[in-house]
Amino acid sequence: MASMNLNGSPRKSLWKGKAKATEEDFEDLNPVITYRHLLSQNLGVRDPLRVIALCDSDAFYAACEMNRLGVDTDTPLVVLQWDALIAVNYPARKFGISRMDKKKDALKRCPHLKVVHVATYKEGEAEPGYWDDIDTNTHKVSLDYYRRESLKIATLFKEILPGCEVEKASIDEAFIDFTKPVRELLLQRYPYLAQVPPAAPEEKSITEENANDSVQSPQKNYVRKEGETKESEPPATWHDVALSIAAELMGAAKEEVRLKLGYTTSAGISRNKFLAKLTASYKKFNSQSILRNSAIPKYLKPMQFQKIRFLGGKLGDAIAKEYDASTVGDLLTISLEEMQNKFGENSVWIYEVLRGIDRNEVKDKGSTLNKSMLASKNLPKPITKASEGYHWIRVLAAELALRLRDAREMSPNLWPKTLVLHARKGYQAGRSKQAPFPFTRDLTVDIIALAGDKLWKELVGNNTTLNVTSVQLAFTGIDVAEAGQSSIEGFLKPVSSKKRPRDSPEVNIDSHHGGPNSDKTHPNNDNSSKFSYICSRCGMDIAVPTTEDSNDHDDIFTKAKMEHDDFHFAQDLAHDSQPKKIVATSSKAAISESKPTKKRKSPPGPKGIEKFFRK
DNA sequence: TGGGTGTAC
DNA sequence: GGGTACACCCA
Repeated sequence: MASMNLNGSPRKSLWKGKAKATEEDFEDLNPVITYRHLLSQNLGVRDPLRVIALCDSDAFYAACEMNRLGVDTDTPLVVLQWDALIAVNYPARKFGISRMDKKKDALKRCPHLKVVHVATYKEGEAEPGYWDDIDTNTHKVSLDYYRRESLKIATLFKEILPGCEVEKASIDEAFIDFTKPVRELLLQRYPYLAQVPPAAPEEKSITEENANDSVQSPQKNYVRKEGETKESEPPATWHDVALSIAAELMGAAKEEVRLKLGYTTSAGISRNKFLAKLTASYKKFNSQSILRNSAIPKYLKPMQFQKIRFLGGKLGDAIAKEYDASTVGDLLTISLEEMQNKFGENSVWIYEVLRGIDRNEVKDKGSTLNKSMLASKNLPKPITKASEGYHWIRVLAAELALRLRDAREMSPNLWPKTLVLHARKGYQAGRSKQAPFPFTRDLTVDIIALAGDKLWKELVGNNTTLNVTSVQLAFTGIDVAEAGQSSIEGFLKPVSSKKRPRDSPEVNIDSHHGGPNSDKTHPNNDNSSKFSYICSRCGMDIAVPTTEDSNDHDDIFTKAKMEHDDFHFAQDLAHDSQPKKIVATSSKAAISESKPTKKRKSPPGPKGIEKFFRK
């Protein structure tokens, strides 16, 4: 198709003035691989041998419940949230059950269907659990179990696949960049590739004849399903060999996950993220598909472009409408300039994606875990009394306390920098209020709920007819507080006691009584020799008995000091109506001067989609 | 920083 | 459709 121009260079108009890169940018689908490419380590997103996978857990929530309950793999099972199915496993799908069904209809189709309701927090219980009397008026769902299982899978991938970047993309998906280990294996298996022919310049290309001669069995199809073959395919390229090696590694990792953790997965392997994702959906359930470069144009052209990641929403709709188009092929005649008139900054990304190009990186977000933590509840019947609002804030606060505590087992110094409360009244769009959240080691429900209550007052005030239909409480800006970040190094010293009081009453969502200071035990009730300090705010003598181990003693002392400080913090929250002032007068004030973070990161998707719509 | 939007699973 | 998570935008 002349109009496709997949290997042409529209980039001349795109990047005018950037003559240098001209040669490389649009040779993507059929790159000439040179010794320089093969032997250099850091070609990044321009690497012609780049290989990316997307691995997706099959019917993840359902699989989690099957594992938890230890049922047979062929048991039809669905996961319920209130009255709706949120996951349907593959055995159940055989009965024609879909996510859109209601519990009733599902049972009609399959009377012996196993129906599991997601875990919920229940009034009076400290932890989420599986109960018989599910009531949306009093319970709140908990997805914690799934989050934990999800983390196990991602962790296992990282273990099994050294040298790969692993990006957890959602609760049930991860992108994996195989480029580095694949290159190593390639050189290992075809050692002659590592030797640049003496007479040859680095830029000499490795011919495809070489590839054909040396590769045992590269892919036989454009998109290969297991066991499927097709005749008359184009010759294998070195990129095909790379895909094939990645497929081996991915297959081994998938099997490991299945055996060790009991989850089947479906993977897609291709040259970039969006294609890997698309390819993974080609065939589901314990399968793996590969998309070769040579197959991309034919694969993409008939594709509904709204299936492409980030084109599934309003932007995709707007494009469909603007050009009266539905497939990728329909859009290939639109010039970049034309698109830019309508869609501005997004256009380059869109234009490239339509041609099989996506330069977004697979980045390991593993170190920073989640940057936010949200607990939310839609109210089945709108609440009308402030007291009900406080009740739900307390429930949400309890969940956040629990979850942050869990997260701190991995990184003890995790610090949520702000607390945000959202509330929606009736039909209106939700409103939110937020406030800085000081560093507190002793993160109790009381402290969070108190801060939440303040936000609630700002948000809904003492409106008598409040009619609130949804409440959300969130920590945002979660990060590790580094020692150099503040003058509170003392707070960041490792706390000696590692035990996690999960069943402590403080996380019980019903513990309404007991103010912020009611559970504070001041550790100066011993009369042996003491380390002590006088609190500058209240003059209290904080002291702990010395122990044999001076290090240990130091820790205990530090902890006692922190707890005392937390006490003041809670008091401030309770009595002061000016949050700014609290922070300023609190002994933790120093920590709010966060160091300037100048992280300029490239967005995973089209940049500034929203901007376009705002306009 | 505070408040809001869009997208996706 | 509910419960999350995240990046980005504007003031």
